[in-house]
Amino acid sequence: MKKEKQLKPTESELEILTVLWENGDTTVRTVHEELAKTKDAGYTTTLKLMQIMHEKGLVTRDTGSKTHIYSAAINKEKTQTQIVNKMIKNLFAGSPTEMVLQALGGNKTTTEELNKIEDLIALLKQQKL
Amino acid sequence: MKKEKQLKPTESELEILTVLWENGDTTVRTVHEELAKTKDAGYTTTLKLMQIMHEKGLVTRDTGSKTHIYSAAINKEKTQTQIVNKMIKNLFAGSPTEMVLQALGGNKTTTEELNKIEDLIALLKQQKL
DNA sequence: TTTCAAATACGAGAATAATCGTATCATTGT
DNA sequence: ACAATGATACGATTATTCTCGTATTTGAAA
Repeated sequence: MKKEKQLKPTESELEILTVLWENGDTTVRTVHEELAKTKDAGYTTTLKLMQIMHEKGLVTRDTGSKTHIYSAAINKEKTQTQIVNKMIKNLFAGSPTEMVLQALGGNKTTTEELNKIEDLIALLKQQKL
Repeated sequence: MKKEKQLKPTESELEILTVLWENGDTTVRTVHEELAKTKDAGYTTTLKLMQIMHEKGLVTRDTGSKTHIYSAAINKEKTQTQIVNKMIKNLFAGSPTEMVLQALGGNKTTTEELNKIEDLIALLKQQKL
């Protein structure tokens, strides 16, 4: 059995990972411009962060050509689960339901999305029988 | 109109606030012992954190007697919403649904709780008509 | 009032994150 | 070959969070 210690990305690292997960493997420049939409920091700051992430093993990169291509090295779903669970524990006293209610109540969600959630709930109920 | 800048508690501060929200106003000692169940840090560390939180305005305290009584000074729901929204933005690319699916999928939830969520969804749908 | 245990105050260091300036290197076009 | 452009490397600084040791204060019991 391999013991893979789960790395815990910081806030900023999470933003970068999310860009990589959503947009696919790409350059520092692209990531930076994506982040720049909602945040403001210099290009070299993003670069440095991504270099540190590389050292930590959070991303891999292809240095074949001058402009390096970065890829997320940790699993999206695993990471999401880990962080969500921690938040449920820390902030919602262990109740997933509380968090879900909070998330749905505080956001505008389309009917379509609500349907998706209902489907999941139905499935979960099914499994309980 | 008053401009109340929303304070952003750190990880540790959140744990303390959660204890105060759940257990009600109480002493440093109690908070510390609560935290000690899942975490390990010295008593003075907890004390110092709570003092800092007091400076920041995250908690208030009654210093009437020797042993001070602390109270959360920020609203539980507001804080939860703020943090959840940020996480949705940072980690789920803005999709609340994705987070909900993750939270429900990765946790064992009772039928009763699932019903509560369904009720909320029904209500939200209702409001859209 | 003296003593003692438990609480607070506070300084200061360790650890971690984030920021950016500057140097260097690669590629392309002249 | 050389300059210009844009990319990476990297040191160093600042900011923030977390931690804890020690001094002081408080209140109650002897």
